[in-house]
Amino acid sequence: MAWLSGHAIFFVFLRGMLVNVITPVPLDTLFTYNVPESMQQAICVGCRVIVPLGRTRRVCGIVAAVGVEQQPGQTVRDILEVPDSGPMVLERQLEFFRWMWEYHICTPADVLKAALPAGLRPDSAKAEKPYKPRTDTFVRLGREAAGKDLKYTSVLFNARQKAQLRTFDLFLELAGEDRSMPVTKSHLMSAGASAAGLKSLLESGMLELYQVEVGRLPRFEGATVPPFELSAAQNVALDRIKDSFRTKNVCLLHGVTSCGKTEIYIHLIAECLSQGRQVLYLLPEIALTTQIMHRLARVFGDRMCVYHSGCADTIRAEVWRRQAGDSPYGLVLGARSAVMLPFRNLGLVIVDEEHESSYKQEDPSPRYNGRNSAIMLASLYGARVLLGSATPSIESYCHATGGKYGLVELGERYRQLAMPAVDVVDVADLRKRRYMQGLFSPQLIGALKDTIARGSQAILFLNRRGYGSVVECPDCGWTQKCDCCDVSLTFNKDSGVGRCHYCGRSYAVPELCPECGTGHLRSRGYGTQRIEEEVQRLLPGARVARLDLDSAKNGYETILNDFQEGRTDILIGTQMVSKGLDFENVGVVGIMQADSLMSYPDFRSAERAYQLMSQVAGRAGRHKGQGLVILQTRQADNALLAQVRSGDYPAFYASQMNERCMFMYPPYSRLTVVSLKGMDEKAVVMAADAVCKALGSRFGIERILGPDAPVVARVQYRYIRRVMIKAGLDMTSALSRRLILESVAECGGLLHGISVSFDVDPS
DNA sequence: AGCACGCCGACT
DNA sequence: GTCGGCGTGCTC
Repeated sequence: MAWLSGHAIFFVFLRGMLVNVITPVPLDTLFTYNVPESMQQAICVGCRVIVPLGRTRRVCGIVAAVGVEQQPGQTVRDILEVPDSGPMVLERQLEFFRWMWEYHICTPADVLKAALPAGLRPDSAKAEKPYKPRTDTFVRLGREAAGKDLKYTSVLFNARQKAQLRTFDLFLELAGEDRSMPVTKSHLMSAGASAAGLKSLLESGMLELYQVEVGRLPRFEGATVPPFELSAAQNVALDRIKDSFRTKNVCLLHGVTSCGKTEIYIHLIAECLSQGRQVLYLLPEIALTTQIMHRLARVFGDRMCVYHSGCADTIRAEVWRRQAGDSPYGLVLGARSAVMLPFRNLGLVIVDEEHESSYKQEDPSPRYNGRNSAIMLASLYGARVLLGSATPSIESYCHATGGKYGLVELGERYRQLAMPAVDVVDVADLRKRRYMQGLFSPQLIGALKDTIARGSQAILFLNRRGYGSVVECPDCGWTQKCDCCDVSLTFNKDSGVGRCHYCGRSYAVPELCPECGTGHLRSRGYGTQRIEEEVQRLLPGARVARLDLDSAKNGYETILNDFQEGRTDILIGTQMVSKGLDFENVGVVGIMQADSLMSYPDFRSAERAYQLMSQVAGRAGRHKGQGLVILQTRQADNALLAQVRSGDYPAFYASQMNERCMFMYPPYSRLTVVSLKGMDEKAVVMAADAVCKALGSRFGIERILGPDAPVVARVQYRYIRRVMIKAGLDMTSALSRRLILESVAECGGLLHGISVSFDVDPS
C-alpha cells in the first residue's frame, strides 16, 4: 500500500513492482498486478492501465496503490500497457472514491463507472485511442481595434480596402452589439467574408484568431465584467459567511427566494479564485445550469466550465482530462456528478438549493447525495462549503443551529419585494356546498380572471406528471398494469397510449375493460392535461400552455420562452415550474392539490411538501407588486399549510424535528435501506426475513423496519423486498456498514439468485 | 458485469 | 450426430 522504503525499493525494482488496480469487475476487492520493468517509469497512482482479465478479456483499470504486497495464494499477472502519460485520477480523488464506495456500500467499479466519462472508462479497453484535444478557431477583435469607435466602420478603412470593411462589418454583425457572441472562423467565412480581407485584418491587428477546445464553452470568451455591487443586506451576509468560514468548514445560507444569493456566491467565488484555488458550484438539476451559467460567465469567462450528465461524453472527457492536468478550470458549474471530477486545489464548494432531493442519486449504485459528498470532498481538500437554500433541509438546518455548520440568515427580498399572500382554500367544504367548478375553487377562478384582465400571468402547479391519471374501469375498478413491473399505467391523452412510468413501456389501452367486459376505460384523477382542458373551458379566452415531462420532450425551452415573453397567460406544470425560473409577471400561483403532496408514505413527505409549496409560492409576484397564491386543499387546518402561509420556517422545522425524534428518523438516526431482488418471489421473501433477523440481532430489533414490499414491488420481472435500518447516532458509519455486511453474509445460502443492494441515507 | 464452460433439447 | 439454450462460477 505505502511506498516501500530503503533497499526494499531496490528489491522491488529488480523483481518487478506490484500495484492494486480498480477494475470494472463488480467485486469489493481490488486486483493486484505486476508492473513490468519497462513500465515502471510510467506507472503512478491514479493512472490508467490496460490489464488482462480472465481467459480472454483485456480491460482498462485505474491504479489505486503502488508497491503493494502479494497476498498468499494470489496469482499476479502483468500489466499490458500504460496508455496515458499522467494520472487520470488524482490522489486526493482516490481517497474520495474510497470513501464513496465504503460509505455507500458498493464496489469500486460502481464508483468508477459513475465518475468517469465513458470515453475514459475502464470497461472499454478500446479506449486506447490517443487524446486529441479538438479545437475550433474563433475570431475576435485585435489590439488595433481597442479604443476605436466601431459604430462607423467605414472611416476605419480606405476606399481600396473594401474586402476588409465587408469582412469587419460581417464580424461585428455576427458578434452582436456587445460583441459577446463567439464567432468561429468557419462561420465568418461561410457568412461571406473574404479570405484575403480577413488575412489583412489579422495582419493589421484589427482582428485576431484564437483557439478554443471544443467543449470549452466558447461563448464565455468575451470580455468579463466585475461582479455587481452588493446591497447592504447582501454585504452583511457575505461578511458573516466569511466570518463563519474562519471557524467552520460548512456554512448554511438561509435566504428567502429572490434575496440575491447568487450575487453573494459570485463574490465568494471571485475571492477564492483570486487566491488561486478552485471552486465547485453545484446545482440540483441540469435544467437550471443555463441561466446561472450565463450569469457566472459574464464575470468568470473562460475560467469556468460546465459539467453534468447532459454534456456530450466527448466534452465530459475533455473537461476531465483538463481538470486532471496542469491548467484546470478555476470554476466548475455542475450537477451532482461534478463532485467526481479531478480537482488540484479545491478551495470552495457552493451547493445551491441544498435541500433538493435531486442531489440524491437514486438508481445505479453508488446512491450518493451530491451535497453530502461535496462536504466530504471539501474536507479532504481543506475547502469550505456554502450551502444555500430558502427552505433548508431538516438535516442541514439541524447542523447549522446545532453549531456544526455556520448559519447566516438573509431575510430581505431583493429590492424589497413583498412576500406573496397565501390563501388556503378548503376544497372539501366548497365541494360539499357545490361551489367547486371541476377542480377549481371560485377563489382560484376569480384570481385567474383578475390577473389575466390586468395583463398579468398565472402558474398552476400540480404535484406530479399524470399523478392519478391511472387507466381505470369505472365499473369494476380494474386498472391496467405493466406486464413486467407492478405499476399502473398512466394515460397520455395526446398519444392515446398507456405508459409504465417505471420501465417506459407503452401499451395500447383497450376500449372495454378486459376484466368485466362492460366498462369503458377512462383515466381517473387529474393530470396536467385535464387541468388544461378545464381551464380552457372556464376561461375560453386564456392562452394556456402545459409544462411537464411529456411536453418537455419537444422543447420546453419554447414553452418557457412563450410564457416569459407573455405569449401565454397560464402555465400549467409539475415540479419543473417550481425551480429557479424567474418569470417577471406572475400575479397568481395556484397549487391544485396540496393534499397529494403531504400524503406520501415516507418520513420526508412533510419536508418535501413544505419546500415545494414555498418554492412554487415564491414564483408569484417577483417583480410587480405582491403576488397571490391560492392553495387548494382538503385539509385546510393542517399545521403545515399554516407554516407555508406565514413562511415560518423555524416553526416548520421545530414541528418536523419533533416528529423525527418521536419515530427515530434522521437527524436522530442514520438510515440504510437494504434491497433484495430476485426472480423467485418466495426466495426473496425468505431471504428478506433472514436478513431482517440477522440485522435485528446486531442493531436491536427496534431499529429494523420491514421487510416490506415497496410501492413498486416488482420491476422488470424481479421481485423486491426492502429492510430499513435506523442506526443510532452513537454508531459510526464504518461500524454500521460492517454490521450490515456481516448480517448479509450470514444469510449466504439463502441469497442464491438474489441480488442485494444498499441505499445509505435514502431520500 | 462479461465471458467461458457445461450440460440438456430440436435441427441438418 | 451437432447447434445453441441459459444456469453457474470466476476474474488478481
